[in-house]
Amino acid sequence: MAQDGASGSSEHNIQAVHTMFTVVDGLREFDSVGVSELASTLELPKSTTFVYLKTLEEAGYVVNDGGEYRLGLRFLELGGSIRQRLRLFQAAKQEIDELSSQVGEVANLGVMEDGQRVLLYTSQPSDGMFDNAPTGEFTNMHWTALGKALLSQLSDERVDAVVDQHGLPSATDATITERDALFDELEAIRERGYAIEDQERREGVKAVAIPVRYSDDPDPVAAAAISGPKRRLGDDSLDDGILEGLREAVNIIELSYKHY
Amino acid sequence: MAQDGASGSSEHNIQAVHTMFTVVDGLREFDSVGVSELASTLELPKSTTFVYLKTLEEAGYVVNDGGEYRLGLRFLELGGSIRQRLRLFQAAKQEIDELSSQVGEVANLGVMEDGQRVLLYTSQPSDGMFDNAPTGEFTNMHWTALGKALLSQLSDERVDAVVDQHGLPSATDATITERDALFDELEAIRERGYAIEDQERREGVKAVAIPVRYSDDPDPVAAAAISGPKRRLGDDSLDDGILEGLREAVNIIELSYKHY
DNA sequence: CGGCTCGTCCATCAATATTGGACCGAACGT
DNA sequence: ACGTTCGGTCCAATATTGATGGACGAGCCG
Repeated sequence: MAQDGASGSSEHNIQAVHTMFTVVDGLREFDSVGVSELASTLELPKSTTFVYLKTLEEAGYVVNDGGEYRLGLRFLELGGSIRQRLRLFQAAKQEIDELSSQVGEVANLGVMEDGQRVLLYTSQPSDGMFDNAPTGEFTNMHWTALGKALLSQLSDERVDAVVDQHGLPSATDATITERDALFDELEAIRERGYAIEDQERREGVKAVAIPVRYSDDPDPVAAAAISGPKRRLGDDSLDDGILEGLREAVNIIELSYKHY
Repeated sequence: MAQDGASGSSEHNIQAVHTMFTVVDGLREFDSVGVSELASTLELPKSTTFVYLKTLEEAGYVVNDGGEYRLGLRFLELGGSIRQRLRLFQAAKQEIDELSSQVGEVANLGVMEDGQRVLLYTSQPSDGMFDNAPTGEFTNMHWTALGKALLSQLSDERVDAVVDQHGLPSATDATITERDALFDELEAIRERGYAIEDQERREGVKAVAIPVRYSDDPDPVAAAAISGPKRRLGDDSLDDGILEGLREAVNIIELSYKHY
């Protein structure tokens, strides 16, 4: 019955797995590290670190280049294959690409997971890049257009749960940091039909997003967005086809999802 | 002294980590599974499976949707951030995109890891898609243009090691399955300056690839490729700019890598 | 309403993760 | 050239903890 969230989670846990992720997270900070340095930054015994590194190496997820260790591309494969299985991705990828080249700005497809916005796919116009967020990026919902478009599809209780879980930290002066203001904003988005992010996450960056309704259940939520420098995304540019292009793309995505 | 490969690897291993990967690999086969079904396909006790699932869930890498479990997007994030840190990727991404839209075919960037070809980035022209290999895909070197371009940069001993490790299985009638034939082919590639894959992996699919030399060491090897249906990649089309475009793109990548 | 299945939980016990310290080769400073 | 240090690798001993059979309760089907 999807009794959500805050239950006990009574330590049914395998320590070694958590330790492994500690090591992996440690490796993420480096291009490549030696055992000793990694061990000291993680505050783990050298022997322990070493054993995990070797285990990960044998599993194929860590590569040893002459004494130094680094995360291997097997994780890229894993992530890629997970995404590949998502019907939403299959239905949307092409459309996002076209949208991006059509409007000449970055186009993104996002979903919610664990109360955060995840960048499922991002497409940059072939001319100038500008944002360059990595695939799979997790970030808070309330300061991105994608995230707000996602939230606008949720019940008030679910929004509350998200806010409880992650809070409303601020990134810029424009970030929404009050729960009430967020609810007002979401209401406005529902009426307006699209979400706007105006320098709420980063100075000079604007974005617009529209929910993608691809399922009858309210469970999986998705949204598509266009983002770019504020100066190129003024109110007039929005009317000049950007919003229209986005709307159209979302329509196509929803359709191709249905009979994919 | 990088005493390569076949050493003992004396079981410095954490079982639980391997078990975890078993569970993860099991999850990859499903969109979403229940504990019992997963346990039985993995031939693991239900309780054991359950504990791992819960652990993975707490770590954020597995998501529980109403009793069923599935791999989360956190792996996508991990893979994405690993790729993002690679200077080669930063230098090449944009160029691969442009190449793809310029020639109207799929453009790929590949590297070698663990004796296999890994798809670091793939870009499809915004019109028709055709191949759709997932990011991060691993496959054998000898039956792809990228792989052969990669191999052509290696010493004979290294090539031997790769063949020893993975063999030369065949995918189609055209696959190179003899070591001698492979060495001849690599020599031809070195002279010609580019590699050709002519239905050696899949019927009807052709590709051309050029090595990307971005480092003075011979350690990291990379290559870029164009691939598409055989009928669109005939000898004449190759001369008609495809090869030239590829060469140019590789040049630019090599340059932008240097002073990135 | 009764029987089955499934997810979750728990207590037991042997297996194994953990860790300090030894070892060894390379790098480095003098 | 030599001694010293540092980093990677290995090993043995112990307590921790991973593994697992079985119990429990809720939902579903007949």
